[in-house]
Amino acid sequence: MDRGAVVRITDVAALAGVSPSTVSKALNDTGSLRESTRARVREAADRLGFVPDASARSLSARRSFTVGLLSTDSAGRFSLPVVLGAENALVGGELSALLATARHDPVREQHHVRALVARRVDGIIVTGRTTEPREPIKVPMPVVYAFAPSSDPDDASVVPDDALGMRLLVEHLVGLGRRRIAYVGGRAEQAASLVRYVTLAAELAARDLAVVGEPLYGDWSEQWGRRAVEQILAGGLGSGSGSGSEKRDLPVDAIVFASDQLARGGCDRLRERGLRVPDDVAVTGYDDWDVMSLASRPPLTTVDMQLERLGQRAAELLIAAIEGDPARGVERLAPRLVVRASTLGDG
Amino acid sequence: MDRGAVVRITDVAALAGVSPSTVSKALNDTGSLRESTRARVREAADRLGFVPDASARSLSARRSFTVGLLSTDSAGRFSLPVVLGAENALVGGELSALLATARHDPVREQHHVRALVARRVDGIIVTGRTTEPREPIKVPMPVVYAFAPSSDPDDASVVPDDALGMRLLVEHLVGLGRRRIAYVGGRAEQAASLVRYVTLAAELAARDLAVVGEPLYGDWSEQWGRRAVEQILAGGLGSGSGSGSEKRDLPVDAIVFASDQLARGGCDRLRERGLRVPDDVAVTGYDDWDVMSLASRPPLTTVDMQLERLGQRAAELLIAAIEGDPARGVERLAPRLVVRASTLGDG
DNA sequence: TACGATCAGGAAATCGGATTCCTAGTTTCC
DNA sequence: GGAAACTAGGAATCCGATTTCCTGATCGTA
Repeated sequence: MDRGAVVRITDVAALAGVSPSTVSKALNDTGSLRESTRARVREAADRLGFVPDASARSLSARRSFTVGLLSTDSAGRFSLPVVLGAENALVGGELSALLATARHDPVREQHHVRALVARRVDGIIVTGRTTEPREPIKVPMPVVYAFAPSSDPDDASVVPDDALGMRLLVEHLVGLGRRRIAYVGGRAEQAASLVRYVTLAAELAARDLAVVGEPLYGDWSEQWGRRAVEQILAGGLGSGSGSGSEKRDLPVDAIVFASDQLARGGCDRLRERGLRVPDDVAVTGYDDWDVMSLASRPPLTTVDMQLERLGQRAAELLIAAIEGDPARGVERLAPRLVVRASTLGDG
Repeated sequence: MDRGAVVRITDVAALAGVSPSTVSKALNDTGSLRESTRARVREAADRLGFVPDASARSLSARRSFTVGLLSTDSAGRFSLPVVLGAENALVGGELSALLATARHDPVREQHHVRALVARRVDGIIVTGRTTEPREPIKVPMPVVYAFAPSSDPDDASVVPDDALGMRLLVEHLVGLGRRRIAYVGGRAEQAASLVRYVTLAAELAARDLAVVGEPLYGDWSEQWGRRAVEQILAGGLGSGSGSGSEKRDLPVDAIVFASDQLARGGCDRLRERGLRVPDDVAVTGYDDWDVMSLASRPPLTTVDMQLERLGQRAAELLIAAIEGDPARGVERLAPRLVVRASTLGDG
């Protein structure tokens, strides 16, 4: 392209017949200039298509007007919406976003951190793949952790309020008259699996109910969702599966899955066993990942963690910190209950 | 954090007992210095944790060592891997990636383009949501279009080779002895739907075969995949669906779906109709989107467009262009056939 | 009329490195 | 032994915009 065509402030100054400093003042609405002069400069500027050089600007401003988005993950299903939400909010603050994905590699992460420091980013948003707390990074600028909180409670973190999400589900299910509720989690050691179970148990206990059977843990796949359903059904019937009268003996009237993927698998298997969702068994998912929650038959009642908003919130906190008003501690963002046919029938 | 702690080159110079210019030379391996001096400077530098200010560096280098990743899309399923692949390749070239998502809004896109120009990015990679050609952007630096090519054939674009992908599928299916092949596309007006059909038809014709029936177009949902299967089965049987002997009269022995989502829906419906995949009907998808292709029952034979590699390739072309060796025209990246149980049984 | 106050706009310093140009020392070679 | 050829490293300039400081002109008021 027309490489040499970069317009400098002196070019504008020449065209407008003023000095470079006047151009700067005119375009930034500073200093004291006659309005006619400002107008003349502005016209010259956009006649030439002048766009001030950000490097020069940040050199003297001692600010880069850039923030780093450091993703432990390769920006997967969870961190991606967070990153997008953040990027979106940053644009409003006239900030640009430097993308840095570490792909779980500490060496790469370190490299990225150095690069961000070299660029003198005004701040950094760190996201992770899971809600497990992570080691904080050490940098000379404000940092906000999103989705995966910092293990240092003094750092600023924004995480989805999983407990509240589960509370909403319990209220919903119990409100529908469901009483015998089983739980299917993902990987046993992950916070998402555990927190959701613990909250479920506590909320049921508060209503003089209890989780049916032990919590079932496996992985986060649809296949495990299917198998878990079999275990639950088997639990109520002994091993033989006499068809037909199954419904009479159902050990549960609702199953809470820790993710939409699990729930979708669960719905499939329930249907294949001749059971109706939600008439015989209500099902709930978690995440509101549309590819799963909407494609499921029936579509899933689930919890939307509002990850985009979470990223946006992280950006807001970061901007505040950059402007000298840093936050401390973990902020929990309220999720949204999404009711669909897997609990409400065709309603 | 320790805001004031930013180390400048003069600090290093002072500690090492040399001048700033000597520090610069020592750290960049330029100029002529005694090795002992270089060592002394290096030590001082990392004792202080000196990281040169990128703004200052790019101001004098007249290069930002930054490239823009402009995504028309909100970095969705297709553009995301491209973006990640690109970011990954850029890191190798010591370049940072500025993320800019336009979300289909021309105003936002224009805003982002201005911001990228202001930052004097060394180049821009533009990605889109579909493979539809798009309007080029006008900027004074090299641009490479990835996934969605530029409508100007003189621009550099990298796109997946859909025709080759379909050719691989046809070879595979025909090699397995399948002869009566139907096609199910997504949205009728999209290049992905059309190119795949046209290539399928041509490849079959080259083997004295023809696509069974008309190509079926709908949307990209699983639901449409299921419905399409019904249309295909109905086509061979009249309207009444006498169960049991269905297999005798099957109008097809394979269905090529234009996406994994469609194919997964298709598999579900085939199974629900009592047909076995692939014994009765082989099924192929497209995209190798693991959430679909692996979760499908059976797992899908499909085509991996290698979008990460595509992004990587775009980055390579961009880097070459930045270094003065620009490419022209559309480069098609070979996809990879992924064979799974939906055509090969348990093999 | 004169003097201080206000105002418009220019000159120069600054941001932090990179790079070009010099200048003392040190070698080399005749 | 002296001139030419290197060497090591410092001083100064530059990148492009912002910002401070300053000057000349205009205005207001006694």
